[in-house]
Amino acid sequence: MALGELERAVMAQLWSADGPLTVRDVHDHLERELAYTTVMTVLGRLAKKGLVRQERDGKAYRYAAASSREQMAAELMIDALGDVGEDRTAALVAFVDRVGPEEAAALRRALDTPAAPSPRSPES
Amino acid sequence: MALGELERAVMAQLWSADGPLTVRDVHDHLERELAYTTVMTVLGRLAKKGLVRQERDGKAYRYAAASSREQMAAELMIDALGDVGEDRTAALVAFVDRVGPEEAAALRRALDTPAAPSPRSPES
DNA sequence: AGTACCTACGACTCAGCGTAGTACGACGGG
DNA sequence: CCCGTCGTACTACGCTGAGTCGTAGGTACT
Repeated sequence: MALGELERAVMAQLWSADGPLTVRDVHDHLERELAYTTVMTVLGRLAKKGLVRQERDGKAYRYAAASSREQMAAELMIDALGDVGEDRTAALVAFVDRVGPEEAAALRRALDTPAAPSPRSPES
Repeated sequence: MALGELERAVMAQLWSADGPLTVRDVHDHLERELAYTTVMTVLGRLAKKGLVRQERDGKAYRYAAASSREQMAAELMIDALGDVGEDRTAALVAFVDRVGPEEAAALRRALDTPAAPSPRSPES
């Protein structure tokens, strides 16, 4: 599920916002000067892809990112890892090999954290 | 750098092969029945993207993946991680949270490996 | 009524991928 | 010496997705 440039920009807006945004909010906060309807179309497409949720607010809609930036990044990483069928180990080795010391430390901490109470695991 | 379906299939062929393959090799080993020139076009495009190297072998070319499947997967993971500007930590936490126990163990091992002598760091 | 704002929907352009045809050079068997 | 075989180079066409809007038609406030 690859995003385009504008789609990423819009997602960035939604992520950096406090709450759900209207089309106008996003439109006004964007750097580029775009037609109002352009932003609407993009938000609609993102909604169709399930990346943003839209909730009514009077006559208008408000849009919010379906998951956090970090969750989405993690998802992408999982996908990339899944691409290599066998031997994920080698891929992970290559990964930590390229990651900086900061990230390595963060990884260690994350691994040591005993099953972080993920808000996304109501199964079980 | 997103790959299409056929491009992925061709890369899979190259990765699972022992050495460099000719267009005919790839064409014959592919499941789908495609025109010879189709495979050639795809290999050409992959070469243009730098994903495969082509080396002369008499009148014909032989194609080999530029980097291993694992390296490429690691690259994609790095990219995904880079997408989240700040707070990579949270992304990494979410990542290890979604990764299976096998992969977690592999990650631990990889982190404990004392700076694997990467063949890709002739700088310095 | 008129204005302002919103959504729904269609349309157009451009790039990338899947797919292949055609043109053309090298080579080996009659 | 000519022809079919094999390989490359180049071109092309349809499809899909993303970027970009325009227009039509509601609703609400003045």
